Formats: sequence, C-alpha cells, structure tokens
Amino acid sequence: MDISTVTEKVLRKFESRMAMGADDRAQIAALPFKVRTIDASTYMLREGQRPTRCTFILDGLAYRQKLTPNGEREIVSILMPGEFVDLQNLFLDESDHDIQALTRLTLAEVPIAALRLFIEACPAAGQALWIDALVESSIHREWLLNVGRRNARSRLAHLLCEFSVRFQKSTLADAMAYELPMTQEQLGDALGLTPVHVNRVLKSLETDGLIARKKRQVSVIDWPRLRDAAEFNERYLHLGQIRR
Amino acid sequence: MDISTVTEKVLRKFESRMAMGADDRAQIAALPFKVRTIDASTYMLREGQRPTRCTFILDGLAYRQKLTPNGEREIVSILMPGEFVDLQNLFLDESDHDIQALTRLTLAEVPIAALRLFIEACPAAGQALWIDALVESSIHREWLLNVGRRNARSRLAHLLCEFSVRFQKSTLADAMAYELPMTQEQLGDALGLTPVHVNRVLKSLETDGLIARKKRQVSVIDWPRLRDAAEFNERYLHLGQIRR
DNA sequence: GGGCCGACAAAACCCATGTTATGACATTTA
DNA sequence: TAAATGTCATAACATGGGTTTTGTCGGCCC
Repeated sequence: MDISTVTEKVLRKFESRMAMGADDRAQIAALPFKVRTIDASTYMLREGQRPTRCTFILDGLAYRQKLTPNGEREIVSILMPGEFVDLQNLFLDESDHDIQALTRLTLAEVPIAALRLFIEACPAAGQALWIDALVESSIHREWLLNVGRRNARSRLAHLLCEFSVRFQKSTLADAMAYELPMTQEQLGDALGLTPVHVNRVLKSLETDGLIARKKRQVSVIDWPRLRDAAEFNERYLHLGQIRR
Repeated sequence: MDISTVTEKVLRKFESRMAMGADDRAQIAALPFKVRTIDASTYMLREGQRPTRCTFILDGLAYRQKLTPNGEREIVSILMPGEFVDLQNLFLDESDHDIQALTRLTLAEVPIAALRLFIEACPAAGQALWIDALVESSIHREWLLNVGRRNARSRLAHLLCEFSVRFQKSTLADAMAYELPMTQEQLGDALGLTPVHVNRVLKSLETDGLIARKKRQVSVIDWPRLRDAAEFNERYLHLGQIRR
C-alpha cells in the first residue's frame, strides 16, 4: 500500500469526525507513517509495556484483551480498519491491556511524539481523536451492560448487531452478510461465556432463523428479530457524531 | 463553599496529572464555576440529553448507569470528589447513559463552551483531561474483565479494593475503613449480580474475616487476603500517571 | 498417505447464581 | 403514634450456563 493511500485513509478517518482545513490536510500528509504487515495473533502491545509508536489499522481486525492471573481472558474491544488502536498510549505511560492481531493486519505506524506535536499544531485533529477515544469509552459501557445484565442469547445477538453496523461503517461491506473471523472461543471471551455455550446459542439463533452460518461467514437473516433479541440501539456508537 | 476553595480543588485535580504554569493557574481561577448542591438520587443527566454544562464533583459520590429496555440496570462507573463527571459531553453531542447522584452532592459547574475555550488556550490542562478520560476508559476495561470473568466473590472483593484505593486518593480518607454509601442492590447492579447474592457474598467475606461491616461502614480487616481474593492490581488506575 | 492439531459439535451432568418469598428492623411521613 | 417504605437478612427452590468428555472434520506438515 503506497503512502498516498495511507494518507487518504487517515484523512478520511479525521474527516469523519471533524471538518479539516487545507492546512490540517497538509499536516496529515506530512505525518511520517510507516506501513507494516503482521500475522494473525501477533501481539502488538502487552500489558505493562511502554509503547513508542501509535498505530492506525489499514486492513484487518485486532482486539484488546485483559488476562486474570490464572489465565482467564476477557476481550474488551474489537478494533477495525480506519481506527487508531492506541490513543491510550498517547498520554498514558504504561499499557493496562494487551493488543493482539485477530487476522493478518496491515498497519500504519507513526511515532507517538510526532502525533503529539501534530495534534498540538492542529486542534481540529486533536478533537477528532478526542471523539474517537470517547466513543470507545461509550462502547465499553455498552459492553458492560451487555455482559452484566443480558443473557447469553441477547449478548451474542448484540455483538453480531454491533459488528454488522461497524463493519458497514468501516469497510463499506455488506452489513447483512459478513465474514466473522473469530473462533467461538474468542466470541466467548468477548462475552464472558464459555465456547461450549457460544456454540449452543449460535445454533439456537440459527435454528430460530435469525442468522445463517457457513463456515465463519455470518449472515443476518432477520434483522428486526435479531435487533430485538439484542435490544440493540446504535446510539452508543455515536455514528453521526461530527463536529464543525 | 466559596469560590477560592473551588478553584483550589480544581487546580489540585489538574496538577495531579500535569504540572501547571502560572498562566495556566490564572486561567483556571478565571473559569466561571457555579456551586450547586443536589440530593441523593437526583439525575444529573439522562441518556439522550444534550448537556450544556460540565460538572466537577466537590463532595459526595455519583454514578453512571445504563438501562435495558425492560428496566434492568447496570452501574458502569462510580464518580468521586475531584473528578469531572462529563468529559464525554465536551465533544459528544448526546449522552449515552444516565448520571445520577449516589449521595447528597456538592458540584461546581461550568459552561461547556467555556471549558472548551479553556483547554484550547491551555494545552497542559487539555492533556490533563485527556489523561482522566483515558483512565476512566481503563477502569471500564477492568470492570469488563471483572464482570465477564470473575466469580461473585472476586468481583465484590475487587470493587471493595478499588473503592479503598480511590477513596484514599480522592478524599484522603482512611482506606482501610470507609463508609460505602451503596445499597446491596446498587452493588449488585455494579457487578452484574442480584442483591440477594451480594448479601450472601458480603456475609461470606465477613465470616471469613476479610472485611467487617457496621451498617454501611466497610472495614478491610485483612487487606492481603482481600486483594488476593480480588486478584487486585492497581495498575489499571494509573495512579502515578503524571506528565511533565 | 498418515499423523497431528485446531475448531466445531454435542451429550451428560452439576453448580453458582437467580428467583421468589417472608420477616425484621430502621427511617420517614402523616 | 401509626403507617408506609426502604434495606437487610435468610430460606427454599429453580435454572442458565459451566464443566467434562468424546467425536468429527478439515487443514497442514512430513
């Protein structure tokens, strides 16, 4: 992927949150991004580490996870193309979680120092990043509600709805039939369930005609019923959030 | 509470995250805070609303909650004195959750527009707020791990450990014996448990000698064992996080 | 081709936590 | 003072989801 494509994708990211002036655009183009590809399940960052670069996802999926001392895992975020994965590390010294590639991943990396200078010189871009950080926090809150108060069926349905909407926004893919590159174990770890139970619930959603599956391809068959089962309301994604 | 006390508390907040220059201090003193007191369980903000003011807690506790359509509640944050409660609303147009007073509350309010101008004029303060927002996100992640992957006993122990540490930081109170002004129902809603089960677990923590209770006063009797039961590691609170 | 491995599937069993109910206090309100 | 209300406590019972196990299938390596 050449550098002008990278610039364009990053620019589109910022413009989705804030109108950018000509000067802002020039500064974005001047950011020293380096493109890199990594394999699925590579660690991008580990808890306790102090990172030096900030990463933007060009292609593929990643996730944040936290581990308990005895090795249980909770996946706390899924990260999609067009997102910065470590705004945390812009201002926090030490990572409080791991970041791992879910699929093969194409990344654009920029030194943290450069990004910090950039947002100081370019407040509109700074605000765009603020918005992104706040939206991720909002997603965390919705996931807390999901894991804390919904049963397994609603939880899983909710995750599928969220993926549908976010995939659509992120890659402009067909929202009603998408490749879900997560194992049932990973789904369980994102939902606070065991893989065995994820299997049961997936099957039940399928026999009830809400979704269809072929390998890991998930298709939404009956969006209204899936949305109802999930109690899904996309407000928490703040999709229309753009400042002028 | 007079205005110089307010300024001092707000200043202390910022200085806990970033060194402030003389100019920064002057600008903080010039912020048009208005002090207000509200009763316990008053709503400060409701989901879907568009707020116009930003609120700083001078005294008392508040919480963020989300509701499912059929009325189940998850408490997703506890807010303590010395914290800004709605950084979200600095850059997001529409609230994705409710904020409610847990106790009687003394607040200092400032118009959002004023705060936005302030952080533009005063980047050090802006960074301090960034740090706060990122730390709250980190707490959300730890709560996700807690609710998703720990059993009821660890979960509750974890919450008690977190309160102990945060109370200590926020009000300089004795961390080992604090007033916990939450009902068992509220505790359950923060942990994804029913009040009946919270009662069972509290009792068991007490009979095992980890904590003592007198009314809602909680005392930590055996911090090492409570911490172990909770798998508590304060890294996620980023307590030492201060930039220069 | 054969062996290995990861993911999915499904059955049997069980327990941590939910549900429902009821009583005892303490606090507030009339 | 009485009534109403909120909170805590505790018991009996129910169940959603966990645990364990065993099997199948497809992909990959030698």
